[in-house]
Amino acid sequence: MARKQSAPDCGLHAALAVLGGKWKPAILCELHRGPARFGALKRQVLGISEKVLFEQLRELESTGVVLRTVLDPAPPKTVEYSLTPAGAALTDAVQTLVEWGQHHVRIRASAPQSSIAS
Amino acid sequence: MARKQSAPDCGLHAALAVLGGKWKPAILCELHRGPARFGALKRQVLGISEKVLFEQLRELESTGVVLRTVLDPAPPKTVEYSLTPAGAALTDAVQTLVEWGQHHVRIRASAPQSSIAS
DNA sequence: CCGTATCCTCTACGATACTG
DNA sequence: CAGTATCGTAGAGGATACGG
Repeated sequence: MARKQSAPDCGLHAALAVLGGKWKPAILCELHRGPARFGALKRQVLGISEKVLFEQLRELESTGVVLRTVLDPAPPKTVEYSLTPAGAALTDAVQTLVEWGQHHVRIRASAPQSSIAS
Repeated sequence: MARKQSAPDCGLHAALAVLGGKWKPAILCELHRGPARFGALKRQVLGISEKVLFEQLRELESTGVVLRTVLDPAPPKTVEYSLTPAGAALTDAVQTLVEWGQHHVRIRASAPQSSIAS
């Protein structure tokens, strides 16, 4: 995604360009708990493929929310990914949305106002 | 979007399922300014096609953030779309993200830390 | 004016295998 | 372990035309 939008409504556009996509939320969520290596992320995020994990990581890196650090350049090199201050601020800003989501789910679960699911 | 995710990290999943997609943010942004008719939205959101606008509107309606009201059932019928209380709460919750986005953009504009856009 | 149907494109995402 | 390359797929989104 991160396609070009006709009218950049606001900063929302920028924010969604960063945490948009199928896996970025999960990745950010993991990194929010602390730094992690590539393999660790791959294991924690589950269903994700190496290729996609990498792409997402590079995008997150290029948007300045994730930091890539090479711990050991030796053949079986180890690299660590962590949140930048901006990334931390983002995951923090997202909390409001998280709460809305949780609340929203509960409301709809108890009071179905229209035909939603079968 | 609204695809199935391996691990519903949190309420974020729910929130993104609602404002995910290419146009929903823009649509929600417009409705945030007040109720609008189909044609009005079509005009304001610009690049969007009727089909997509409709799909998005229906999804927003089914997730309970947008309300559809038929004002005049007569042949050239008029319909109005507006935010439900939940929708208003959402656009409000999103403000934090908007601010982050705006701030983030300014930071990166003044201090490019890596190669981002061309 | 509002809504629906059809068809087509584009790209994010997926599976896998290989190199340093 | 980390990163790259290749090939394939599904589905969101786009253009357009018709119907109530």
